[in-house]
Amino acid sequence: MSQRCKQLGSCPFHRKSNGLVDLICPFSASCRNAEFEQYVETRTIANGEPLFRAGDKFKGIYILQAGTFKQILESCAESQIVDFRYPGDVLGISAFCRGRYPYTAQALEQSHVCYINTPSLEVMLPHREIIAAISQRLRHVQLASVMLRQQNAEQRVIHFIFDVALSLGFNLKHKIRLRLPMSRKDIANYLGLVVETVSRVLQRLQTEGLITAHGRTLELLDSQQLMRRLLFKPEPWLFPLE
Amino acid sequence: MSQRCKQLGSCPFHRKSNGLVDLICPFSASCRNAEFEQYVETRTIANGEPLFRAGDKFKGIYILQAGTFKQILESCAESQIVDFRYPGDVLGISAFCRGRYPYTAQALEQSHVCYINTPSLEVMLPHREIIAAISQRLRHVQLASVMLRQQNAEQRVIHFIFDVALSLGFNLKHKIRLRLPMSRKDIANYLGLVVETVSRVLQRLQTEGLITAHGRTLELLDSQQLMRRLLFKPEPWLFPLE
DNA sequence: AAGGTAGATTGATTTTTATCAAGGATGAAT
DNA sequence: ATTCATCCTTGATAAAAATCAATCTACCTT
Repeated sequence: MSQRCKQLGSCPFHRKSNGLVDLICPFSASCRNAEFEQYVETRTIANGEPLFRAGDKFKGIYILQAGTFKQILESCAESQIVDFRYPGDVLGISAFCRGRYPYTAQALEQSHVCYINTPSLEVMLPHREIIAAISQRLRHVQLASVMLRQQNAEQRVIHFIFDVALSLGFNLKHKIRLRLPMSRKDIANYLGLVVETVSRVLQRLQTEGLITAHGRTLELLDSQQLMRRLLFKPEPWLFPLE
Repeated sequence: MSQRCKQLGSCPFHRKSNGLVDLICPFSASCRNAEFEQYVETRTIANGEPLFRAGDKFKGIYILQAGTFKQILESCAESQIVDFRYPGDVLGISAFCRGRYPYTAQALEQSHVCYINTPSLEVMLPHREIIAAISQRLRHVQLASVMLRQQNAEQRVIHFIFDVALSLGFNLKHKIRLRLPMSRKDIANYLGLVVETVSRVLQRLQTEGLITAHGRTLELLDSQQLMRRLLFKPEPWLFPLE
């Protein structure tokens, strides 16, 4: 497998090192396993459009090449955001066991995905990269789950900010300036809070000089200080910080 | 693969239908895939003892044959319960991608597990049953995550009761009487509440005639009514009720 | 059976977060 | 540039859950 992407350091798939992408990296043909070349098919999804809908028959998985998605649980009085997905993430894998996508995946901006249909997936299935990718995802979701239910409003928001930054490939050791792809309403829904609370927390963190927040533009001024407010001591094998 | 377990209806592994167990069902030799016979090695874990500890090197996975475990995130000021695992569940799989168990798994009663070491696991890896099992687990964790962070105290407790009952193999269509394997403190920790709140919610549900609760003994008198208090309409492909 | 201990319940009070209400900023379309 | 609609912020009040404090209970040991 070619090293071009890794050398460039610009490929979100290799940054996430979820193994799977060494098989089917949609970023650069030169780093794909030749065996799987034929399975790479890219698609563009417009802002607000669904990639798949809750209840749809399983038609394969997607690797997010560029853009952001939110996954929504529809079978609620008011729909609930399950998670956000970023470049390098695999979407749709949790539909594998029951034949239907459990959530709707909706683009938060114009996005590009790499589609792998079921026959192609069958071919890739025996490769350990697939299991490694799901295993990694499971771990990430479990950790987020603990953090989101056992921390207070401020901690949830801080954890969320770190999660976005890391998912977008930033290194927490440096000062970070990023644009949030989602609205405050979406953030609040995801965190199990209301918009007002999210707004107030961000305001307070700003007053304390830990961040700046102008609309969707966010700057992390003191990641160390922010980190200390969280519930947990991040072990490197648990929560990699870069 | 033999149908004995399925016919008996008594095998928790087939009840959970996570595929994986058709390969290595530790319950009955007659339903194991002969190819994997050699990999079944059972262990007994005493009440309160760890199966593995957070940070331990990955040494394989375990299938829980009988008993209950809690998984604990240790790298916190106060340790946080990530989840509870019941007969038929697979433990340790989320260590696969990084070579270390992220949580400590501690027995809540004397328990029996089936150990599958790494060489054995390697042999089984290409089988789709493994992926199906992880995929199923991922879905379960994601759903629980949404429920636990976006519901209020009462809804969390009700969701928890259903989760325990279903995980222990009860059918919600019937009246259920069960013994909770964990303390109120553990329940509260898992749900992100305090013991007093859990106690009060259970008391209120009892007053309203929906359950009875004497210590760890629990009866569900009206599952329909309880279900209606939850945030979501359970779609069969999302949250199977039996 | 008695005593001790951790677990569980109940009540009073404080803290946190949601709700309600009103402005202010932002961005897309004209 | 203006308008409209949505998003975001801010303040006042209400509701939910945590905290503090005091029993009560069940189970384990002796």
